[in-house]
Amino acid sequence: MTVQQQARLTLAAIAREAGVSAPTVSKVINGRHDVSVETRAKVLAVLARTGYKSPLQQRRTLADKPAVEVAVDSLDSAYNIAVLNGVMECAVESDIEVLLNLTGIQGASPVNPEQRAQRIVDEGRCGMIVVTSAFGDAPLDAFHRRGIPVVVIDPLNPPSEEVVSIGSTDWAGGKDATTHLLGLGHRRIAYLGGPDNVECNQARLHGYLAALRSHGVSVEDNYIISGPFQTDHGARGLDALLQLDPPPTAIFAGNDTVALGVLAEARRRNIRIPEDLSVVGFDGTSKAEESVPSLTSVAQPLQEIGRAALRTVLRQLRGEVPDSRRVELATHLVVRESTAAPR
Amino acid sequence: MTVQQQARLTLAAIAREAGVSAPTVSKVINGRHDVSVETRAKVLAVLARTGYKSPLQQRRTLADKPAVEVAVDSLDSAYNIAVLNGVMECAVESDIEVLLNLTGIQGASPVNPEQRAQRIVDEGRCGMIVVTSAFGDAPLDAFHRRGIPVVVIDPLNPPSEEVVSIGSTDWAGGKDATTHLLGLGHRRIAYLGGPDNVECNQARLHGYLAALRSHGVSVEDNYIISGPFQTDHGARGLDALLQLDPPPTAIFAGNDTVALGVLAEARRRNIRIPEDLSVVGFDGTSKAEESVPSLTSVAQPLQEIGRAALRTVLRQLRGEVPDSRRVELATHLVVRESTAAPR
DNA sequence: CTGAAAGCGCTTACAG
DNA sequence: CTGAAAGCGCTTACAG
Repeated sequence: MTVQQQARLTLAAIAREAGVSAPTVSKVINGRHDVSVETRAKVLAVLARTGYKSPLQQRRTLADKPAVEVAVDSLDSAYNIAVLNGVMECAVESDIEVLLNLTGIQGASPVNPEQRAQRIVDEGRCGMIVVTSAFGDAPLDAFHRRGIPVVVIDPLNPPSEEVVSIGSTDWAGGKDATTHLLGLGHRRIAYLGGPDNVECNQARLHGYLAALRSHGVSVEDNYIISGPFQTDHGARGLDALLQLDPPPTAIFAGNDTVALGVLAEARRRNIRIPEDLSVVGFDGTSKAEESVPSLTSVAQPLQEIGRAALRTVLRQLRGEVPDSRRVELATHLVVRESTAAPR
Repeated sequence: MTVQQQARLTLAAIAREAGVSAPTVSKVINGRHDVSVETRAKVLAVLARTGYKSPLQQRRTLADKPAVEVAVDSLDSAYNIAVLNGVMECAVESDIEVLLNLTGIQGASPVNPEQRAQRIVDEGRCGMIVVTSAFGDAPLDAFHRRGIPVVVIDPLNPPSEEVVSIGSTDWAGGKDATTHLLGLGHRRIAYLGGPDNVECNQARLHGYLAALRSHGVSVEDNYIISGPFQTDHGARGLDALLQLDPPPTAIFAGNDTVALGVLAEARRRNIRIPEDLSVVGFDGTSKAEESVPSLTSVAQPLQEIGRAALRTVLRQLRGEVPDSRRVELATHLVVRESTAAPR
């Protein structure tokens, strides 16, 4: 007895199943008018039930993995790389293609968001992950209107209602970092933060303030310095803080990049870390691990954030409504060499 | 006289044009093996000239920007990131989409190269850049047979004749690094290299040997150690070299990663760099610049290599025959803190 | 390795 | 409206 091979689902098979001829099925599929209402209904029912796909469609679904676009401003950032890695991991598991869009490249034609969104629809892409602030609210709206899921990771500004954003527990992380320093015995702790108007920075600052207050440590206004999330800002910030009387014995930096700027400047000045000064960073990028001395840092689960972003896009595609417009994953403090008790 | 309607571009038309049968054209398009090299070339030429598209492709290209796939084994590599950056820059200028394929991800389904190549054709993608050794020769051949331009960057093994590869002047770079150390007065110089069988490593080693010979310095066999391009290998290599009598006063490492392993191990042993030991790396990644002490390294123009890779793909698409199957861009030595005269 | 012939799946033209 | 027949474009199986 021959094992009946699973017959391929052809138009002819549909015709047989529906009790009509192949040409009739063809007409239904192609939206022709010369088919009676009853016949059409019968055929459509069989098509739906069997999930028939034309050869073209068959090849397409074999060939056309769904694709998601990831917009990142630059690859010169351990933060971005870690997030991208997480997205890629999830993409591999879910069999999704990833299109990389480097928004920060010099000479990149200014993105017309309407066109871009339209193109993404036309090409059958299924979503967009933004790991940068390069897209403001208006562009994101262009996607939203077309029903393309968009997830923003750690947006610099609070995104519009429509967009799902993923980030970390910045407030708790700021509190943890500061509590760690307080626990070591520090009382003169500076916050060398990021840009004033950036959400995550504000949350970290307020976590810092909360920790100080709950330990009854008074907050010195001139111990709080804001600026760009850049190495230079760390170096200049250390310079400014050292001029104070008394100077801080510990610095909580708004992110690892700033903290590494502090370490570099301290080295130039022969300030020993952690003996003379404790430093804590934020992000927990690979740079924190690799620096000398290695950097105590509030680690964000960056890889997991990337994975969660793609998972959220896929969930939205399935029509699920996200529980929340904002997801925050837990940070955790990683203590390394750059912090110790004050002398 | 009837105006001859512009005949639709069918496979049969291509066959007529190329002077072969339709089945033969079909075979070429589908990457079958049973076509002679000459016939394949003839057909591919006609396909390229006429811009034939399969029915599937005809549907697709309406909305699609051309897209290139970039295969990288991992993002945890400053080398890969720099190359990817270069590719992205060129992609932005040329208005090309980039699909990122992380070949090294755990659980990635083992790539079936035939399927993958077919998919790329079906989706109207225009080429492939491989920044990793994840694809051996056989897979690359699957692309070649379909006339998809493939460019391999710094292949671990010499790629087949058909594939264009881009790399650096590894031999000259190895010679430069060694000459630099010789110029500082070192005579006991070790080569702590990469895997024996890897082309670029062999070239660097031979550049090292050439420099030593031309300075009349005899080569000590036990000063030459090979191993993986990893930090650990640098640490273990330093350990082994220090047991020698006499130990080297300088180490030329096969790449920056290995060199950083040497620096880390030296730090653990309180060996001062460069006072007690000079170290030179290879690649000139950002890690070389950021390490403490900063690392003298033979810089590859990684960004430019990435750009050149995409430019080469685009040129092949235009039907231009590359001048050479192998392009080497010039390295240059960047002297930093990790090298000095021996004591 | 090549291509005539057969085949596949869908579509079109048209007789009923 | 319907479907037998012819046709289209591509692919497969196989003889040479």
